[in-house]
Amino acid sequence: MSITLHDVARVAGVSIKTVSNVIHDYPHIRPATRQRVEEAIVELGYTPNLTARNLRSGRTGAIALAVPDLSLSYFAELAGFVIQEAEKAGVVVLVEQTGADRRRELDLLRSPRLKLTDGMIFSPLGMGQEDLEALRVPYPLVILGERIFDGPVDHVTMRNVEGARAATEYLLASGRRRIAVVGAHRGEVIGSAGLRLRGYQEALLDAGIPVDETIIGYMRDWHRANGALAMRQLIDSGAEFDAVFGLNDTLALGAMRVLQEAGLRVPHDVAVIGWDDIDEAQYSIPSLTTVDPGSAWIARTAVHTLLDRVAHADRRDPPTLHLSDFRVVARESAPVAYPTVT
Amino acid sequence: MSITLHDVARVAGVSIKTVSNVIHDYPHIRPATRQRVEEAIVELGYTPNLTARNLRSGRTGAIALAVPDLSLSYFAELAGFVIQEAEKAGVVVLVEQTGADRRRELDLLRSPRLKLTDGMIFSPLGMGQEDLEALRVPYPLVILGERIFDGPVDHVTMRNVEGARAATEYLLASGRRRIAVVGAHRGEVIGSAGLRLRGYQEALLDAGIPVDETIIGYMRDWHRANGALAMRQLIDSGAEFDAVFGLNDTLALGAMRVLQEAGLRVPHDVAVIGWDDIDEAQYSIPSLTTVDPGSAWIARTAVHTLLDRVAHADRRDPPTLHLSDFRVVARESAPVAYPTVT
DNA sequence: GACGCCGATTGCAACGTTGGAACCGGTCTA
DNA sequence: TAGACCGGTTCCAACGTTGCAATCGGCGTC
Repeated sequence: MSITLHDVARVAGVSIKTVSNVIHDYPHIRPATRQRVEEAIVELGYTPNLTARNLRSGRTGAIALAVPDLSLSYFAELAGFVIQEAEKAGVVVLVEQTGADRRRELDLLRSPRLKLTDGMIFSPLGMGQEDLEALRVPYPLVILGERIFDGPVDHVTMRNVEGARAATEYLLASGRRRIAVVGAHRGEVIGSAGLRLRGYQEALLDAGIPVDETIIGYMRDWHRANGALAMRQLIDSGAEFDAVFGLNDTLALGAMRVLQEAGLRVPHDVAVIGWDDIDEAQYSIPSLTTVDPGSAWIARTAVHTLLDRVAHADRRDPPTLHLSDFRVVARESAPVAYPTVT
Repeated sequence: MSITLHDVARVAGVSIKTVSNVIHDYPHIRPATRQRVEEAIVELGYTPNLTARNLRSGRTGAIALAVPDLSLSYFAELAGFVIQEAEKAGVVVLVEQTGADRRRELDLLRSPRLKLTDGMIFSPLGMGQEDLEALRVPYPLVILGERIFDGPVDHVTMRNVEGARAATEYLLASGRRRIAVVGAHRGEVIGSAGLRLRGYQEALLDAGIPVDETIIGYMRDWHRANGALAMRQLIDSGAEFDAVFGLNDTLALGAMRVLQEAGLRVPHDVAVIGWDDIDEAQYSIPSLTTVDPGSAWIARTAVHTLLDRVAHADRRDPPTLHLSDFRVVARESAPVAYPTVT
């Protein structure tokens, strides 16, 4: 049905191998022959069959990217970065959604569908440290995020503790003293929530401020609705606070909405800081102060780390850990300095 | 390196074809043989090499999805729907970003990278009616959106004119009379902007209200910053209006922010309606009244239409056009009825 | 003038799979 | 008892490509 090497060879009057050689810039070809072949290629509109090429070479030129859900802005933006970076490297990206479901994540790791790819960048959200062995897979794998540490594979992630500490210190420096949290996970030690909460606690303790459990809002899923819900619960509880640390932007934006509905002025009465620096954070009202955890760098590094593994599959280099730099992005919801009461 | 049919056959003591038959549930196999083969498969952890299978069958089990940019919420959500639907059909999705650039869109249509897929769902944003011939490609193609009509391929899109008319009528019914527009494209006749503007104009004319060019804000790219920019220009121009129709949610949200900054109350002074019903529209302050154009249905229909073409590549059925149903979703930014002045 | 070398090209096998034909022993039917 | 039929299995070719070895004529070298 479609044009193959044989067709080109027939038209050019050479063997298929010569055509293959021309395509691969094999040096010893007479200019006349090369030209005839090239003309035939153009004339027929030949493009190589990548499937066949892959079968021979064992490579597919595609990588998989598994994220919880593209409707979560953070992951959509991350996927965008990954695709962009992969394109530069001439590689194509196959996107899978796991729904943050542990079972589906585990299944995906063993899915035969991955045979179409050379390796995977995997951002687990349901699995945890207990599933570490499931990462021992027969293909190159790079994991993102903070659900699993010290696994048998390369890992690219952000400095959660340090970033959260910086976010908290930033609020403290601006004069806030009672900083509520939205989105904590009960009992979690590692994981985004656990680590960011730890950074928050460390900053408070360093400043000599006791950690007050009554202003820590727990919420499993980091959807905006949950940020709103947690905020409402905190307000209804009667607890007092002059700042809110949303463990991600989505939560923070949801929380901010409820604060405003409740008649609390942001940042006047309550300052709000988020985490992720998603696009939207620039445009909310007020715009959201947040921590930019270096997602673009993470995507870039993940792609390169993976492609490096693919290229050197023979080597058995030990797993590496890459940590991005973060940055507190000051915006209106928590300006650098603001009197608590005016 | 990895386990093949041969390995399984050797362990089970049968020919590779028998193993293949077991895998494909060929009925005439002795139970004892089947069991031996199945045990060998489990023992060795065999998974079929999809590349080889694809080479034989000519199918890859993957489809491509080309969107402008995943950082645009609408396309991220659309991609999420497509992936979800494809997964149900046992097909994997390869996502490409075109950056809404005409050149890159045209290149992508002829890219050999597509050889990895059985077909493509393509959402052009840079190409236009003049590029209709470029859609004549040698693989199944389904296009989305309103940049190109009556092309040589299947097309799934929304009812832009009718939806925009409904949005405008909704604002009129709630008592608004001077409805500004944000995001129009100068001189565009088809395309999302052109069609939605037409629906807007039709509704006004039907209501006996003249179309006032001074309250139509033109803006090429539908980013939030541009919604904000267009709104600021309208305000600065001194034009009067009591409602804003953002030609998509992102524009509307950007516009809403500027309105509030300028001290105009939404919906009290100015009602705002958007288009797309992205997730975020539910959570803005105030929540955004918008038109749900049926994106989930579009994704579902696009996937099925494409897979249908793939399955029946032999048939030469004429191109089809599928139009989704829309729905005005009433929220706070433009309640069903609201006095213009109180 | 035999030898080796070099440039240019070709032929063959293989990647892992599947479809179809072929085979083979047994049972049913005429 | 020959022939048809059937269930169960095997064999072979093919999908389109590339790596390796082989080929072949001409040329330079000793």
